Amino acid sequence: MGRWQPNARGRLEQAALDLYVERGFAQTTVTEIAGRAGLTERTFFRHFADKREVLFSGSAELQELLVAAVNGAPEGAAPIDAVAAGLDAIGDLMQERRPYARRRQSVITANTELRERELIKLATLSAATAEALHRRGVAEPAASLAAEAGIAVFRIAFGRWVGGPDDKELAQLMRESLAELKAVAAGA
Amino acid sequence: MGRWQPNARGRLEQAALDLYVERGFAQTTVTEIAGRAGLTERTFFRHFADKREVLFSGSAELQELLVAAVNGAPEGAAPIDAVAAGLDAIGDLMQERRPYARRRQSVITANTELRERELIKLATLSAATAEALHRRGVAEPAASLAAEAGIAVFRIAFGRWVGGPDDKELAQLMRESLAELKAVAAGA
DNA sequence: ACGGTTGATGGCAGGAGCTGACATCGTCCC
DNA sequence: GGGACGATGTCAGCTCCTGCCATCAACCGT
Repeated sequence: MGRWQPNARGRLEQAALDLYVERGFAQTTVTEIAGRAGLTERTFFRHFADKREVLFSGSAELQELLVAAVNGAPEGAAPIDAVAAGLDAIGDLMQERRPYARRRQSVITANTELRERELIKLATLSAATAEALHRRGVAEPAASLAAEAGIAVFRIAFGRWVGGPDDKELAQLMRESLAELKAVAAGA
Repeated sequence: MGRWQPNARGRLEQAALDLYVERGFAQTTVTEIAGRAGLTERTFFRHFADKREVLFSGSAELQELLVAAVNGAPEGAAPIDAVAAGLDAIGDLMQERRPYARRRQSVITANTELRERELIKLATLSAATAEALHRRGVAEPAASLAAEAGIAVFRIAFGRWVGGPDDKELAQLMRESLAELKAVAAGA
């Protein structure tokens, strides 16, 4: 067997989430997280850029899924429909991880610094979506606006999903929210 | 005359922006900012919660203006039109301060931490707008979606205004972007 | 006029986040 | 068998930020 226990990164993520839930983000030190994972503070910072980033390792995967779904939309589909396809894809993924998502989100919502980080991750998703639309031939500012609108729909629907009853599916909530956005934009 | 020079807060803001422009946000220490303003680091942190906040003192004023304009929209106006009225109001205000806005934005765009802070300020604007709509009788999630859509329009238009030629007015860019968003939402 | 209160500031100690430089030591490859 | 490699540890140090107490002019009530 190896010199080190496997999956140091995953152990750090697990320890961090547990501690953030137990005593709060601000009341947890990086040294404590590393200690629980059997590592040192210095090693934590080799795996994660800072104390917040440890909660956001999944956003890269989410982005790939979203972009792939936008790319995979029918060639003639309207931009907003390509975005909707992306939302469906990430909705299905997150639905499978609902307990984890709730736990994680309770930590993020409770701390302003973490909400800041979450917002910039969403902004990154939006930018990636806009770029994907652009490659589909959608001009600016339509591409960016469609992407921003899609992320807004995600944000609203996700909030309702996390805080709402278990039988509401995220993808369904997103479809409803998108329909609502369309109505609002039309001047309803 | 008083024991202290007047407008300590304003001097700190001026010194901070100047230094952030000159050598960058990360390369500037709070001690340097305070020193240039004739104060100490400790006093800086009495006026601003952290090193980033010194660039965002205007957001409260912006929010008041936005909410007031939403409140002042005709009673029968559709949510999206009430939001548009708010965008017009802040557009006019910012138009008067374009040189300052460019300078400030160049600093923010160059630093991730500052972009995070900017995003949460915009999210706060969105939440305040949603609440104003709610008081007008707009139900959820329509209120939040209209607010998010409005802030998305602001975001896109602002980016084009800051980076574009001088003769393009922000309010005009926002009207164009809003029209584009409506087209996109309709499936164009 | 005098004394107490208030309010903005300074000084200092200290914790926590984060980084650079160097050491350690299994593993892998030739 | 030896050297390169890679993940981790150790340590020093800077900066951000906070708590606590001191200072001192302005103001206020008597």
